[in-house]
Amino acid sequence: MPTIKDVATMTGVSIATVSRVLNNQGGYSEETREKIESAAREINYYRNKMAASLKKSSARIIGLIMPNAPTLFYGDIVEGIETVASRNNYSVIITHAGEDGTNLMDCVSLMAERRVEGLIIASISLDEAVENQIQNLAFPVVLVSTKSNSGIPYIKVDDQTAAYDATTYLIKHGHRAVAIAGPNMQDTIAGLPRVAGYRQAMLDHNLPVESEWIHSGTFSFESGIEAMHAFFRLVHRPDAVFAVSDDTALGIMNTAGDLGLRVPDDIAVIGYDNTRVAEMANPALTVVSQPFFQMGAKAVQKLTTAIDSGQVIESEILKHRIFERRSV
Amino acid sequence: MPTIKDVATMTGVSIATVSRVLNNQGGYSEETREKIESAAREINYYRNKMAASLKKSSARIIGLIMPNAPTLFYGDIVEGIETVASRNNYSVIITHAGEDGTNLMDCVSLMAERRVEGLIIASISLDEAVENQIQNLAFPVVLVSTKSNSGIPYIKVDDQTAAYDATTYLIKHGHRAVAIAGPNMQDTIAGLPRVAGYRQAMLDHNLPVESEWIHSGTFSFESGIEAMHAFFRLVHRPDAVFAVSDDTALGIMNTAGDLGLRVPDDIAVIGYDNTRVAEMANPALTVVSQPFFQMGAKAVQKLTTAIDSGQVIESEILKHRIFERRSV
DNA sequence: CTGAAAGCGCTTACAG
DNA sequence: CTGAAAGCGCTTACAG
Repeated sequence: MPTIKDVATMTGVSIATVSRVLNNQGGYSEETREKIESAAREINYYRNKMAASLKKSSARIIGLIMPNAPTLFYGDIVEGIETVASRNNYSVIITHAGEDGTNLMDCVSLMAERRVEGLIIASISLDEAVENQIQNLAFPVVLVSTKSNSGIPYIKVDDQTAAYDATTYLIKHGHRAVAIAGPNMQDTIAGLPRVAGYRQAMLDHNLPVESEWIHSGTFSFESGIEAMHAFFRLVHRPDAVFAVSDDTALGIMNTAGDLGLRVPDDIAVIGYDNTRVAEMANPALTVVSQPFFQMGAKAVQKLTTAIDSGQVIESEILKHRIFERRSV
Repeated sequence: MPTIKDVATMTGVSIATVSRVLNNQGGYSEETREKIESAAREINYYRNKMAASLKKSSARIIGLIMPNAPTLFYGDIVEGIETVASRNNYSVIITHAGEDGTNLMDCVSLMAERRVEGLIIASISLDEAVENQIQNLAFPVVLVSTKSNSGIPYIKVDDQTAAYDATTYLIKHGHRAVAIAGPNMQDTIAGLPRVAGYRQAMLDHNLPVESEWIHSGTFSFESGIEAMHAFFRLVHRPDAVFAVSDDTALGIMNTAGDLGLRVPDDIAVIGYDNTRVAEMANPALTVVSQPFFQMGAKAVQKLTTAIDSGQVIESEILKHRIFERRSV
């Protein structure tokens, strides 16, 4: 590939001058500028940002580590991140940490070796070793749609309150036998808090919770199917379900239909996430929404501010919101 | 950040030796190795890959340019790419080219400046200027889920044949009044060929096509809704619809339901893509599938082969496949 | 307005 | 087994 030296030789100036015009630094004649620019174009010269980065000790790269689990909101997070990043002249380098973040330490190391100036880890829960590794990094890190107790800043929705609001919404619409479907009880970030929010809402409205109404799972479509079958068999059948994800909600709705139940007349359903399937469901799914795009965007904003100022990043709870559609 | 020099000073050896042990090159005493590794660990040293890349003129980075339109298969393509890339010790740097690739030239330039060793452009149609730019690049480029007539290699499904097969599938299941919904007639890559495939299938089975049966759109959910309403008003109403995307198919199905039509009894629907909504639809959606993950994976394989061998990349048509579910 | 030179952090022949 | 030195392609004081 042509280098700055090639265009310098072609035009008979020094590489310093070439560098200056390529970077619009001013302090050269119009004539020189034109000569250099046309030479660069002629030989198809692209400047080497790696070399510049090395010299400037600033690569303007942000790292993004995603989980392998293919989720429907994957694209939204990435787009939020990339949009704000590129607006600030950062590139984003993306990697996957394996099924349950098994590969996370290696990913973080790779990012450090690539000299990212900031790092985003999305939807992966950290173990102590990684937390430790992260604490010792020389660049800012922010978690998105996950959290940690070790002081690493995060951006997420308040799962417990969101679950509380979702459950309350069902109660306010006249439902008393409200069930919850799909939470992974091993998951202390997205699983347990949503169950706690659900319980609290029931408690605050003096509604009893039957243990069969809490049907755990893996946030999946299949979890919804299983849960609905289980609910259907119950003597005291729930008349509303808070599904811990849109996928789970779809599983509930489809199975309810197969079982001859109408949504929302026989059983109301509220989902969680507000992925694109929510509006495409039939009936359209009422949900608690997580602002995925915004989470990504905000993460980059915080990162760039931290990079520029050297200040520490504050965690932030983003507002969830209920989108009313037709499933309740 | 600590540099190789720091660990050299700490251990009293030269940076050459440090470099050797860090790269497992052999040719040093066990004792030296241990000294160096523990020193590196102690000061939290990560080697600077940018510097190494500059020296070696090889960054081991693959560029990925995606469209801004948020699609449900976004994640699958990215995962396919990232999986194979990281397996080969490549990192991937991702960027978005704006709504209809408006920003594409800048993206390509950026990738060149970042010194990617290979570039993937997904689902964006190229204009002549970009095609030209790409021809002059010093690294291999491959298109995914899109194509170009200028000789740039691509990986995609044969849209026309896939559409032909989808339509034929409906015909074989006893339908004669088959409509098509959602194609963008300006789109010569995914729009027109699917209409052509549809027409050919009808022709080959001696079935007339009424002009109202071809309802164009934008591949969207809304396009499906509109199309179904239009079909419903027809005197000669279609009894089956080939929807040019899963989203469109969902729009058809939901609207059919709202209109009192049963799927598949009153109207059969086949989708296109096989995104995750297909299995979550009710009834589950029969589709022609595009292997998105595989497209991404294959793109990287071709790229790495080309990088290593210097050989030119051959285009490849990937096999589509019909997934039978319950909507036909 | 322009150039010579140092240096960013590495790798790698070459020499011993 | 180890080190001195050149060089990857830039940027940027410094000097004129």
